[in-house]
Amino acid sequence: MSSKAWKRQPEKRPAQIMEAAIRVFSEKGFRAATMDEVADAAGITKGTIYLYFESKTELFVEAVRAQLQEVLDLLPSIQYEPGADPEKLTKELGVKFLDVLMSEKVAQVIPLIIAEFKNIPVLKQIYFSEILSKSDFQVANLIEMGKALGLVRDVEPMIATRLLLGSFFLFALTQEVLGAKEVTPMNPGDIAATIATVCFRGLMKTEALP
Amino acid sequence: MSSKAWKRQPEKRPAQIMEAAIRVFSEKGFRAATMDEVADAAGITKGTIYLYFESKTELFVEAVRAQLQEVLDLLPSIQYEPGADPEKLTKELGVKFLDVLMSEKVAQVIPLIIAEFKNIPVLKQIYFSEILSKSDFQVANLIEMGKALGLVRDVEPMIATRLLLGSFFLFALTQEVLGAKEVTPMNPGDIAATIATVCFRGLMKTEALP
Amino acid sequence: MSSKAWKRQPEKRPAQIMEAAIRVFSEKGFRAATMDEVADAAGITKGTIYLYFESKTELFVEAVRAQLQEVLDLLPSIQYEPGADPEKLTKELGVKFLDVLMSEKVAQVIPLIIAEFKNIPVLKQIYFSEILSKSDFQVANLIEMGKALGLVRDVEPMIATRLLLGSFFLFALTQEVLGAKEVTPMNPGDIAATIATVCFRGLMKTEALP
Amino acid sequence: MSSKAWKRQPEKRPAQIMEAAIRVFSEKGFRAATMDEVADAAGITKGTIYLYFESKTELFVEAVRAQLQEVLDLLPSIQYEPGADPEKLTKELGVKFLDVLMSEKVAQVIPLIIAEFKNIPVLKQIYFSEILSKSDFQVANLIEMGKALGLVRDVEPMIATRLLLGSFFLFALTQEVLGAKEVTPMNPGDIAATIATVCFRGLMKTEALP
DNA sequence: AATGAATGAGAATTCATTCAT
DNA sequence: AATGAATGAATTCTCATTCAT
Repeated sequence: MSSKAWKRQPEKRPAQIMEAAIRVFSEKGFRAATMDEVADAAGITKGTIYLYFESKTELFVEAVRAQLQEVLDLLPSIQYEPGADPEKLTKELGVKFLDVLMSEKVAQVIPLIIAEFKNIPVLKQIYFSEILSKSDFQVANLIEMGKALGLVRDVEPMIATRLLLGSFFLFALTQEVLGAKEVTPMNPGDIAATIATVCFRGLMKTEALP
Repeated sequence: MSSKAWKRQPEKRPAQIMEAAIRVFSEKGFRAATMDEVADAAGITKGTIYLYFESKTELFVEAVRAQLQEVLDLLPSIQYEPGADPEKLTKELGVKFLDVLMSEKVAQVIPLIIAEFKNIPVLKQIYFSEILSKSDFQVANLIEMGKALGLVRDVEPMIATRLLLGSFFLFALTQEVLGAKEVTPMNPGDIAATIATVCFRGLMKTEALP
Repeated sequence: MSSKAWKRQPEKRPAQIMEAAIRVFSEKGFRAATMDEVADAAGITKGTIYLYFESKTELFVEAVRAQLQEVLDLLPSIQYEPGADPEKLTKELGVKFLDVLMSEKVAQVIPLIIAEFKNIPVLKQIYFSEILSKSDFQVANLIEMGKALGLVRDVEPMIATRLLLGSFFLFALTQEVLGAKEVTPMNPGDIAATIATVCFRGLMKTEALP
Repeated sequence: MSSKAWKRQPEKRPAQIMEAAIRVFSEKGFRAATMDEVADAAGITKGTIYLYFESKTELFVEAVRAQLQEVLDLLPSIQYEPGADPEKLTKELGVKFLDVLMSEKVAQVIPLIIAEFKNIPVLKQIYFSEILSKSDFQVANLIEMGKALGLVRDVEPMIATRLLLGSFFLFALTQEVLGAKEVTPMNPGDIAATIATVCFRGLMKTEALP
């Protein structure tokens, strides 16, 4: 993939095309969108796209990968400074998470990935390597530790992790992608607070909390 | 060859076609799947499909609607018998929920809906009327009541509801649709237990529990 | 053709079907019309048509032939009773001709014949045998005679005939088929009178008339 | 094979395609002709046609319109130079008219127009605006004037006009389109002469002529 | 005789991809 | 590097015809 990096350097064309691609693909869906539409959106012509991307599918994968990377880069790193109030920390972290996850960039890319998951195998790799492993395992470790210290209830760490992290994703999907926000509008701050309260209190042993 | 081997089956045809359609659509995606493939899968010819469905899109919508209905019909109704242990009840209910949600039928239909959500407006209606309104509002009421009785923490009922119900959906999506079960296999019983524990303890006030 | 006469006797189905066919074909055109539409118009089902007609084309030809025959049967025979005023006779005959030619039956069948003339060779035979030879040659003879008697100007008989007879057809085509009557409405009586005047005076030597 | 033998010819393509279209449509009929056949006839591929025409129907209409325009441009303008012998003038004009009307271009386009008259509404507009109004009304005016001057018999001007102009069309239709020329061959010069004689003498008052 | 379910060969149209300019 | 004309394979939908009932 990065073997073509030089090819794409000459200008900022690739980025320009990938942005347009995400916009168009997300609007129409990968299959329904045409290369002409992408070219139009990028302000160039169809042929030019093929100077930078081998095929529609490659363009799709690269565009998704780039967009995803942008999002992941924005996510706050999970760190605990000793001495801080863990519940307060959790809430603050939650808000930051949600801010990123409930953005348009995420709403654009999620359905694209889900839709083409079976047809474009690379997406699976991306999901596994970029999303699953970069977050789930870290958090699972934390919970494991908490359990060992007697602070956390007896739960399956991976499951609790998925529940915790996935909750943010869940609201991004329902509210933004599926448009539930039109029927049941929700304040991101409230969402974060609720997730934090429920998951935090749900995970921590009662005695361990003030 | 088998050109004259057909039988008249006007009664069964629509169901037969819709089943094949879901299978093929879910395998290839709505756009990528061809009517020929659907016909093959149904053991009939292309033309026959058009005797029962006006267009590929109509077939898609009807097939999705039917499949969704089947799933919804399987979901256990949420009832509490007075006197029962609420935590135990929650767990049992959770297992039943997960059994249905982590089934192939759901894994098939979810990506289809998400993928075509923007292109086929009816899907939005289906989501709103069949899914959102049939579950979320009921549970939100319960939580509201619990809050009024001082049993439930101070959370936003709609958000807590989404978190509670959506959690099941979340695992269905990640494990079954996105295939995370290959990397992080999870036992449905454990998932249900974890959700129940975390959400139950996370929602209920500590003093209210034994 | 009449070899199938027995087949069609059992009922009046063939006539019923042919009438419907002309209606539908004339409305939509031969190619654009479907057998389903014809069947609907006839109040029966598609399959039944094939009990009486081998194919769509055969139905078309037979229906056209029948309709044409009906029209031709209505045309007045051209006869002169000795002693009658020839100009008056011409006008009377002209009106009768026009009444038939400017009817719906003719307006229906003309475009059908013209449209499919090249694709369905039998139509050429029908035109030659049913239309050309049954009228043109008779009238041409008359004119030839008139010329020999010194009553008629020096014109080519076949051409004059075509001009005379064709004039009626011309108005049928332009007014009824092409819809010119909406822009330039014309009274059939006036048309007949004009044709009669012009052609009569144009053909007859001046000295021969009062 | 010749897959890579194409040349860019954006300027000539539309005309090239329309010519091929008229040829194929006229040979097979609009509905029966396929876009593949048109493409073949034009020496290009199907897809290319759609770069220049939105649909088969649009191609048809434009091709007919162009062909019709070509024909109309060839028709001599009707002018009388004072002092000229009107009967001689009429005949000369008639020959020129017939030369154009009895050409292949006309024979090709007439059945197409008539056949699709009901299905393609634009054809009606073309007929009314390009044919009816561009000729009939002018000539009708002349006749009206002649009547006022006492030179022309008492006829309905619009009808006489249609008769006069339509006669040429009539022969074009019967001889060329319907192929009557195979049975009753006619010399265009004779046709023109006959029409001229009959219509001229038939319209003009006897006393007004030498 | 009549039905209408089923067939399957097409046809119009679209669009990713190529390549001469 | 960029263009956009040209390609042609693929796809949806149609409909004349057949034939089990």
